[in-house]
Amino acid sequence: MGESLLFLTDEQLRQGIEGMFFAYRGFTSAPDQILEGISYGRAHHRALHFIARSPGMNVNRLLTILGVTKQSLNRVLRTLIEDGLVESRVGVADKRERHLYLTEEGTALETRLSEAQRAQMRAAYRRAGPEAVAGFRQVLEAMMDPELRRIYSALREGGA
Amino acid sequence: MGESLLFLTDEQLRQGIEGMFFAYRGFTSAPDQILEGISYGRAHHRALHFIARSPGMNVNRLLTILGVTKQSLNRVLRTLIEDGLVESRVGVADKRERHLYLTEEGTALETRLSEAQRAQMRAAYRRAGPEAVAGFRQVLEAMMDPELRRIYSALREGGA
DNA sequence: CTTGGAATGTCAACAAGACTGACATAACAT
DNA sequence: ATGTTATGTCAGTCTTGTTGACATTCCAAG
Repeated sequence: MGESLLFLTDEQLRQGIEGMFFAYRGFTSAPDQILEGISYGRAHHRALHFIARSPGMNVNRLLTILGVTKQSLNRVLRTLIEDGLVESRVGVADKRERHLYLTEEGTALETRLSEAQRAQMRAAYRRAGPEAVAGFRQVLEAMMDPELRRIYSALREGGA
Repeated sequence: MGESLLFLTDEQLRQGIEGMFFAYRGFTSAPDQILEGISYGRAHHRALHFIARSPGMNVNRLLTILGVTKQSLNRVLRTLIEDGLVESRVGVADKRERHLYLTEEGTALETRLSEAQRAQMRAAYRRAGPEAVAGFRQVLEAMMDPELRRIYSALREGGA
């Protein structure tokens, strides 16, 4: 326990901060390269990811997950729907709600992006080894603020 | 070894991806709150951080670290210099180069931002425990692409 | 000494992606 | 019938990134 106080020097924390900064660039680079060619950006990728993860999700839930305004999401979603990557179906129980699904084409792009990003993640995980990965995941979860941690856990359970 | 193949299911990788996404939001939220009041953004924070880390660094090196164009950095740097947070000194050996230093005021803001972010990091590290942190750092380093990893290591050595 | 190239700064224009505010519509709930 | 919720949309703004063009300064090689 004395150790857990000792080892948290400012220098160690600073390295963690810089580590997050540099690693996040590596984390996004593979899908970014794919997105460069087509006329979509990271925002589109994020929307596709979470729609793929929880098909039939309504707009409000996606807004909460992404943490952006509805105007911001709507711009992205509109282009994806217009381009036939996402389908928006009126809710059955509540007709005000729109439920979001990937079309075949949307699934194809999401798979491409996802595979590139997973390949990058897989390589990092392999290099670091299973024990490091377990620790990595623990710290990531500890870094989230409570609401996002709940969303994260819900995705894990519901998205299987 | 069989284990290190087995445990990397797509679902595990997906959780790692979502973990990075959600954790990065937690990672930036504390300094973002401070920045809200004043007229600076994350780009200013990043510049201040790395100038504080390696005082006297020239512009080109900072460009490489941040991975943006000189025009983009210059806009940020100009406001910081105008506002008296950063000082730009002409190089001694090579007078084309500008070496960057924080002023007293710049140091004050950087310290404020840095302390907020370190507090957040410290809390996460404490929750996860020392072993998890070691693994976390290993995975982060494995996620960087080689050039950034070199920069990251150079900072660790030079910035003590 | 002249010339080429490197390091830096600056102007202009633009794009993505976030924001706020205001307003419209449809549908649920009371 | 009325208020609230879920969604969409229009208009305008901000930050942060981009490209392209050009000027200045200065080192270094001929």
